[in-house]
Amino acid sequence: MIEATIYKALGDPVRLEMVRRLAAKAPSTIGELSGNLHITRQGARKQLQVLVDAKVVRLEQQGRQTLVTLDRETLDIARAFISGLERQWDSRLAALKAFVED
Amino acid sequence: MIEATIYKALGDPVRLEMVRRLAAKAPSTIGELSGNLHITRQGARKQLQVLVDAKVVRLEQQGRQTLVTLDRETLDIARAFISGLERQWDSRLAALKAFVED
DNA sequence: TCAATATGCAACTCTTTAGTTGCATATTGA
DNA sequence: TCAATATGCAACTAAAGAGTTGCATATTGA
Repeated sequence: MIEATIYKALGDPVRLEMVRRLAAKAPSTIGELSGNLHITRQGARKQLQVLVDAKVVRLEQQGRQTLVTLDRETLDIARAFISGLERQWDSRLAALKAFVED
Repeated sequence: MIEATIYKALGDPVRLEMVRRLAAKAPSTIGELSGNLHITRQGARKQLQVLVDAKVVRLEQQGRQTLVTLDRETLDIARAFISGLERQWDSRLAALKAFVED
């Protein structure tokens, strides 16, 4: 279940904040993403790597800095999985309702 | 960021499997959810509690067994957050495209 | 009424994760 | 060309997490 890896990556306040920043401004540099998180640069870098490993974000070297962008496809997978659960859930509820009303 | 807690709860194969089972058949008993996961009943129970704490599922005592159901509202929060990220992302891309084409 | 069923709680081990410090290196603008 | 900038890597500590074993307890159907 690849989705578990994605949710795990999103399941941390620091990493989720990075993702929010990227949705608002991408590409950002690693430096930009690492600031104002109340942890050290190296701590932030490790968190960023979790997002990279889960393919939530991608890195691109550019001279002495590294640009970070969101991976839209991965977000889609995460959203689609939940949507699927909800669809199943809703159709089961509808079936139950029909049964009761019968 | 309440969403981090939800994603964290979903970010584990065992717990995600429980959620899948519940989407397909709810309510289920704790016993049903705990079987065939290659871990002990008590191990499964601890994982289930993580879902309860994140309000992904709800428990309801019924005689000697406990029924488990999905919390549809929590799933909505999780899906809506990702949808929001994607909307932001898309509108930024559109703005960039318009700028370049200008 | 009693054995089987469905569950709970606590203590423990092992692994993973978060965050730190310290040091190294490539790039760039003055 | 050299100091400032932007980054990387490794070793370490402390905390959190996953899973186990062992034992207890309430419920229920025969």
